[in-house]
Amino acid sequence: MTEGQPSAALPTGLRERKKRRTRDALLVAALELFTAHGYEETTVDEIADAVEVSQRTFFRYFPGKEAAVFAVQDMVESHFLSELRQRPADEAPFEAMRRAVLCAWDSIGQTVEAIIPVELHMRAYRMIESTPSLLAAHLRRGIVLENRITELIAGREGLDPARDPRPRVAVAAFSGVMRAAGQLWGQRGDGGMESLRALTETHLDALAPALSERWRTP
Amino acid sequence: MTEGQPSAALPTGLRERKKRRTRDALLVAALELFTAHGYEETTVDEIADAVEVSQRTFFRYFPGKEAAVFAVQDMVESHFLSELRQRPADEAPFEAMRRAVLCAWDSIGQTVEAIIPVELHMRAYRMIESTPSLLAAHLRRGIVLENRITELIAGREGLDPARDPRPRVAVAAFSGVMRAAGQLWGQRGDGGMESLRALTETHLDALAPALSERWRTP
DNA sequence: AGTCAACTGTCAGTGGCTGACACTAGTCTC
DNA sequence: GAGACTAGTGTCAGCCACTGACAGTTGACT
Repeated sequence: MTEGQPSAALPTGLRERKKRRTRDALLVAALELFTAHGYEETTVDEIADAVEVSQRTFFRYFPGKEAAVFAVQDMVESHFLSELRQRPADEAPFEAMRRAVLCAWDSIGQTVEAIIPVELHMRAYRMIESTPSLLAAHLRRGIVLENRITELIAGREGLDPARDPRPRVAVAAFSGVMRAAGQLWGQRGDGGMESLRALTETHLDALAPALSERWRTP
Repeated sequence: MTEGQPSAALPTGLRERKKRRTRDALLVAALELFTAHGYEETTVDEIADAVEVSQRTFFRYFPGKEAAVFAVQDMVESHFLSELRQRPADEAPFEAMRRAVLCAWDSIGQTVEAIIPVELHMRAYRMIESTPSLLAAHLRRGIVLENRITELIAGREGLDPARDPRPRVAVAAFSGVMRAAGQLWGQRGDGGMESLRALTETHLDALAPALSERWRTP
């Protein structure tokens, strides 16, 4: 069920350890090949060959080619969610979301590094943004996440998201802005985590003022 | 180039007319089959058979199975864009977008009906929202549209979207909220265009107040 | 009427993905 | 420690979306 995290708990037996190794190997090989030659250009056979397993085995670890790309993303997201759950109840919803992302980024580093180099993950993220089919999948995953956030926020505030549009609307706006920042970061080839963080803060800050007023003569 | 609109101008020769007929036939057959048996469950062969052409021909009219689903969406979007371009320059950006959607919906009806029954189009929209792979494609298309809107809005206001985050942010928020409304409309099985319209207005109105303030005791 | 070009069908092939079945290798029991 | 059990794997066969190449047909234009 918790298939998102590729190797969270310690392995018990030899069998488990072997499984974890193959999975991690497949994951790294896939990302390496994807980022080197392109996602569409890389075949599942090539990934399987690189790890010396059969193609069928790849599909036993990952439901599809796509899933390998988003395995790490899964970890980051669940990190964000738990961070959001821990936010003090008296914070305004938008502020809570804003702080949760930033805190999540502060604390995720090592966990990711245990499985793949962070630098590879960042290359992977840029690939997602620039590969149409992956971008599509990324966005759909975003929606699923949005829905979970909406539930969370509505719960915090004691509202029914089916009746009151505000949780949904706030989350949608938040996610939209986050995505815009991510896109921009991906387009500018430069920059590491710090620049992404700065960009995110700028964008989130710009939202409220941008909505109601006219912008002429900034 | 303007391949989005399936039969905009009048057909000149017999050849043109024939082409248009096959294309429209493929489009209707595809949507009919998709909405009846499900998108994933319908094969391209079945669509081609229904129109009595070869599978290869289908792929000559549509770059992929997906494209058939979004052919009508393409029309609606370009309608929205031209509506937005016509908005008076003194309207605030967010307001201009809001009015452009509503005006576009007022005037699109007949154009769509010329090709497929509106009712079929609405079934198709619900299918998109409830079919993961289509939702993904839908969202990616949304991004492309967002980028074009951003250009437009930035142009209106005489800003460079690469320097000033406000156009991007406002459009992202707008699109996010629009999508949330669409999703909700799709989930509630009921309702036609009017209920979608009402839902959209409610959601857009809720945005600005939802951001900065606390919501307890509404 | 005849040439040209557009449109279409057929065929063969690739790549993602799945079910079925047999085989190998940890694991657990006695 | 040997044998039974079963999770994990490889192999094979097949479906479906999609593509390139080639040949046949049918509007269009002189």
